[in-house]
Amino acid sequence: MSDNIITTRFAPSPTGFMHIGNLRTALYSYLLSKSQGGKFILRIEDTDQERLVEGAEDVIIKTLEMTGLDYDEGPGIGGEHGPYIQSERKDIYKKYAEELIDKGFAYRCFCSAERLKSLHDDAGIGGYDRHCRELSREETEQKLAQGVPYVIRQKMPLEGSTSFTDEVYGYVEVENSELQDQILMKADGFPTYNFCHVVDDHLMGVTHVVRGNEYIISTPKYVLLYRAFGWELPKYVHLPLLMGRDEEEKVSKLSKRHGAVSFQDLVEQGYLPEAIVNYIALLGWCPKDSNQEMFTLDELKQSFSMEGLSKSPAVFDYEKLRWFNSEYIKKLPDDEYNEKALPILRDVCPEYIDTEKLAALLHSRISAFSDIPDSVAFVTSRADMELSLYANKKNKTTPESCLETLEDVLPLLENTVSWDNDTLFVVLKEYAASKEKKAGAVMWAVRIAAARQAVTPGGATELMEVFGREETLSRIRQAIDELRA
RNA sequence: GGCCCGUUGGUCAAGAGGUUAAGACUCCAGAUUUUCAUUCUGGCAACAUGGGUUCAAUUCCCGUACGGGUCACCA
Repeated sequence: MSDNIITTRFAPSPTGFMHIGNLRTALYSYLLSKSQGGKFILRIEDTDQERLVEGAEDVIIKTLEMTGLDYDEGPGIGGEHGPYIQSERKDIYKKYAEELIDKGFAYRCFCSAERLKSLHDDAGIGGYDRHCRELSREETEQKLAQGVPYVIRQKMPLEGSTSFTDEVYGYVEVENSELQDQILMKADGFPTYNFCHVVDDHLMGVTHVVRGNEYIISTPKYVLLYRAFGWELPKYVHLPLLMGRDEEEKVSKLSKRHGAVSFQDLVEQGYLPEAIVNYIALLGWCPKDSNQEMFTLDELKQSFSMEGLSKSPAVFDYEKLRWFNSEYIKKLPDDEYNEKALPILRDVCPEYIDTEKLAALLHSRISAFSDIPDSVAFVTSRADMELSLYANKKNKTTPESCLETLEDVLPLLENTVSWDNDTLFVVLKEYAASKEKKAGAVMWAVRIAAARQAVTPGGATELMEVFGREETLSRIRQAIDELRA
């Protein structure tokens, strides 16, 4: 741990889902070390016994797998600084907490939860009144003997100030009088985040602490802890928060009311992990000397540097994510694309539909796989439609002209044996030529008759091919009936 | 409320003491396309505010406003 290699960590608490802001923190943490050949550690912060969630650790590991953020040390794969799950490190924290007490930087507090609560309620005192800070040795021994439950608190300096220099935000200074005698060890024997992350980061040789901006104001407390132990301070890299916008246009820390905010939600909605990673990489970071926006993980590793980190919060924009996703979908090889698109199509389409051809039409037309059902809804049902749809000014069509076209075209189609796009296209094109009509006018009539909506994923003959012969003819006949009425 | 952080178009975001203040998404218009989408071209749109410092400030400093964060036996 004394080597000069950059070491970062991702230390999520197992909540059961991977918040997208958390994932971005993991990404930056990963990139910071990997851009310089460093080490990346995964540590599970599960010291809150009341909020344990079954299987939560798997979600974290799975997400890192899917996004390609592989770690060098962590649960499952081990490493020289294990264990990597904090609940398995209780003894370590206890030992260091005792050390702090011995050195006079911490003390036992026997105050009951009730007393603390009343302190809080009885206006004025914002926090703990340091009641147990100066308990005599005898008093302490006595309480211990009586088995009074206690916590261990950090003894903050009463005067002066504590500062540090953040890699992103620069010099930050906080008055010590602002600092609470925060709890280091809880009554249940578990440490608090405020304590164990410091111990672990030191023990695990973390050189750069990458985390959200919400920790910046409590960092001086951690600085004091490092000093109390006589440990070397890591570099701090605080990240601007990820924000969301609610219906009232109010911006705040991205949370569930802003929509899908977990990685798995996004994946379920048809977003590709690569697209998600690419997008969030750019929320708070920008490459130097380049306008590049499309990045693979490897490219991010090449380009990443702390200088590109931004200080101001970024609003998560689903619209832009969609754009990234559509780009990634377009780039997807056909087999990978089909693997995702086909099951969805088979699920919603009647069996006479050529789902493979339909999938091909959709490839450049969807922004997320979850778009598919809506975009092919016209295939599964024949919606009510306005006859005015047949009117199109560019092609100079009207319901009347379309009726004429359809009546002419129907027998031609009935006589068409080979039902594929090219043949159908020739048939319609030749018909148009023979009647001296614009090809577009003919196509418009047929397409509207078949699809019953203005915007469709594909041209007239492409859709006819997808529908197949019977369904197409049936739809055209229906259209003629409607137009005659 | 105290403390901390931030403020370039609607969003992401580059930028520098002197620039026509990039680029991307969105939106609009046009071209191509048998429709749509793709693709291409073009367009709309920004330095929160007041005071300094300076020959010159959107860029540096201070204040104000606004926004966010934080004040747990949660992380």
